[in-house]
This record gives sequence, C-alpha cells and structure tokens, in this order.
Amino acid sequence: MSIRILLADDHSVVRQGLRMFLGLDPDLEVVGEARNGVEAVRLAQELAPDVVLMDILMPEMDGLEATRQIRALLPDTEVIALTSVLENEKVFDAIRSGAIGYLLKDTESEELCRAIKAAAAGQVQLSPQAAAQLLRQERSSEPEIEALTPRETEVLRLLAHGLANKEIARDLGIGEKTVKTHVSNILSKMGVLSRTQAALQAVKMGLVSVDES
Amino acid sequence: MSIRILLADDHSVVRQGLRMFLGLDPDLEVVGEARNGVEAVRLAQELAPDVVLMDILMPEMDGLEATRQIRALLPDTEVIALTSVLENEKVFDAIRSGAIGYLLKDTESEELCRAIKAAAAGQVQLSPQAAAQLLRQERSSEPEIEALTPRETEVLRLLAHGLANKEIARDLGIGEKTVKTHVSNILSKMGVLSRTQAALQAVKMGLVSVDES
DNA sequence: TTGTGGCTCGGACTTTTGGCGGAGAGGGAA
DNA sequence: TTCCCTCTCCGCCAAAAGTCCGAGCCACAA
Repeated sequence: MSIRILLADDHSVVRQGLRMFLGLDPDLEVVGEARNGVEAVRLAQELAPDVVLMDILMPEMDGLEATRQIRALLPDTEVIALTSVLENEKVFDAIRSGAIGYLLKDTESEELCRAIKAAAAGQVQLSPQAAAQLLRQERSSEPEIEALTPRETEVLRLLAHGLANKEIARDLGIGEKTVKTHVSNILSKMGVLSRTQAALQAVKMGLVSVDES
Repeated sequence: MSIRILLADDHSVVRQGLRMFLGLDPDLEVVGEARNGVEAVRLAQELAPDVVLMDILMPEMDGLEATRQIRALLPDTEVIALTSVLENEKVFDAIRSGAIGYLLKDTESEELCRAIKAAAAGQVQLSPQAAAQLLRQERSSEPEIEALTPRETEVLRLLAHGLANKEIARDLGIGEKTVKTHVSNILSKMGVLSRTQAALQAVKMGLVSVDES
C-alpha cells in the first residue's frame, strides 16, 4: 500500500516536478494537485490523502489557513509545509497551524521522499535550517510583541503606507492628537523607536504588502 | 540535433522538475544545472548551451548579472528569464540584461517547450502577463527616478533599516547636518515626502531586504 | 584652465514627531 | 455597580525631521 500524496502549489512547474520524481518511488503516489488553498481543502476532503505537500504562499487561501482546515477536517492526514524561503515567523506559524514538517524547496529529492514517509508515520520532519531557526527562536525568549488593538492596527496599516499623522487623522476622521496617541502606543508595544521602524516592521510581518501603493 | 539547455535555479526541486519534463521532449536536452549565478556563467562557458533557463533571484550572483555576462561571452546562447513572480521592473531589467524571453514558473510545460524552441531560433518569447506588463510600463512614460549618488544610496540603505539621522551620521562618520542634506536630496529625487515613504520605497525596489535586521 | 558634480558643513527656520500627564465617554466583564 | 480597556482629545514640551540658502573642498572632464 503506497502513501497517497496531495500536492498544493500555485506553480505548475513545481507541481509537475514533484509529481515526476515522487512517482519514481514505488512507495509514493501523487493522487491530486491543487493550485490554491481552497482547492487544497476541497481535494483533501475528496481524496483523504496520507500526506499533503503544502506551499505556504498561495493565492485564494494561503497554505497556513488551508493547513488548519485540513487538520481540523482530517486528523489522519499529515501536512508538510514546503516553501522556497526560510521565513522567520513562518516556521512557527506552520507548526502552529498543524503542519508536521517544514521543508525548503531546495531539499534534495531523496531527503524529500524520506520526509514524506516519516510524516505519513506521524514523525516530525524539519529542514536542518528550519530546525536551527526554530531553536534560535525559542532560545531568544520571544520578544512577545504586545497585541495591538484594532484601531492601532488600522493606524499602523496607514502609517506603513507612508502617511503622516495629519493624513491618517483625515482618513480615519479623528483628530491628529488622537493619531499621535495611537502611534505612541504602537511604537511602545512594538518596541521600536520611530514610525519608520514601525512601518518596516509592519511590512516584515506582512501587515501590508510591499507592492501596495 | 537537439537543443542543449542549461538550467540555473537555486531550488533543486525546480531544477529536477524542469529536467524531468524537458527530457520528455526528444528535441530538448538538459546538459547542465547551476545553483547560482557564478556557476551559471562558468557552466555556460564550458558547455556553450543553446538556451539557458535562468532564475532571476539566486544567491552568489543574481540572474540579471549572470545573464549580462553570458550574453557578453556567448552571443549564440540565448537566455530565458524564469521567475516565480511578476515583478514590475524585473521584466524590463531582464530584457535589458539581454534575456530573449521572460516566463513565469507557472507556465504550462507545453508552452515552456515551445518557448525554448522559439528562443533557440532567436525569437522573443514573453509570458502573456509579462508582455502586458511591458506594454503598460511603456505607456506609463516612466516616472524616471533621478539616479541617486553612491553616498545617497548608502544613506538610503541605512535609513531603510530604520536608523535616525544621528545614527546614520555616526555610522558614516559625518555630521548630522550632512545626513539631513543627503536625506533631503533623496526625498526630492525619489519624489516622496518623508523618510518613512523613502524607506518603504527602498524595500519595494529591493535595495534592502525585508528580513534584514 | 574652467567648469561640473559630489561630498561636506553651517545658520536659520518651520513642521513633524513623539513623550508625558490628564481626562471624559462608552462597553464589557467580574 | 465597580473596574478595566479602548477610543477619543487636551496642553505642554523636547527632539527630530526637513527646507532653504550659502559655502568650501576635491576629483574629473571638457
């Protein structure tokens, strides 16, 4: 009985590549391909695969949310997060979302096959780099960013688009003084010293996209 | 006589995927793989392939510089830029660097084979999306960002890390007034109104990476 | 030689930013 | 009801940011 695999990646090149060389291993069988998170959840329900190889960055619904839903619906299906870049928080996020593994796309094929088999058996698999990052994160005693209130998040979003306090006030229909209070609280909570640092941090966290406006 | 292809991509999954399904076409033959720009240039000299499939984002040396060098050294070798995302300036940059085509990684395999054969014959190939972008760019009459001087670029780099004028001055060993002059000129040249906007723009342009410091 | 442009500063000035303390209104939880 | 949090705003103030003008130095090109 071979291990049944569902691929979820928005790039057809990656999907075809994975399908090809996973097909070379007689123990592995690719039973479906999804090109976004919504498709991934739907196909996972239909096919009930043993393992899902899930790209984190996808249109429609990202891999993290898809992972959460799949894990909730199909407790016997393991998810391995597969991504091209090693992003700091993403490793944590993936594990938190229920992924049993986190692998980089430049993983060699033998190692990938090994990881899939381990995942199907319920064993945790991480790229050495990802594992190192995870340890580093844990050691560094979590800066523990205090949660921003909805209003503060809104202000930060505008701030991270390069707006001045006066413009933010106009956009939100409130006084400039109020905006300054919010900004002050935001800087304090985020542990940064200037609005510029806050804006960069917001981009880094993915609150705003780099190519927005 | 089949078309000889060199792959250049830092992700082994992508390389293996491409190698697999390009191998299915009897007219195409993958003769080498490079995992960064330096390797790509070296292998191109050794192998003199007909076509290089070049990822834009790679460590060591990026695909654009590698393309320039290969085109300079081997005029008969055509380069097709292959990237996962459609980045505004990157399309232009790739063409400027000497690439004959610009394809997205989610291109279907048949179209990819067709594009390679067209490139080998010296015909220009662009993803429909890339072509559209190119036309849009040309229409939009280039905002024409005035070029920054080396010193200004250096200041912008530090500024985009969230440093204050005083810190930049200390780092560069110059006076704070001088930094303010530079910043003022930078804002003017970039057409933005604040250092925060300049920092965001710098990230967008790729001058600094989002996960640096 | 005579520019020209880049880098460096200065003075003087306005605007923006950010901190600190206080405070009222509203909502929700104990 | 009594907190506690959020959102709103005030005044006051110091620091940072940014503009405008002028100026010296240096290297490099015409």
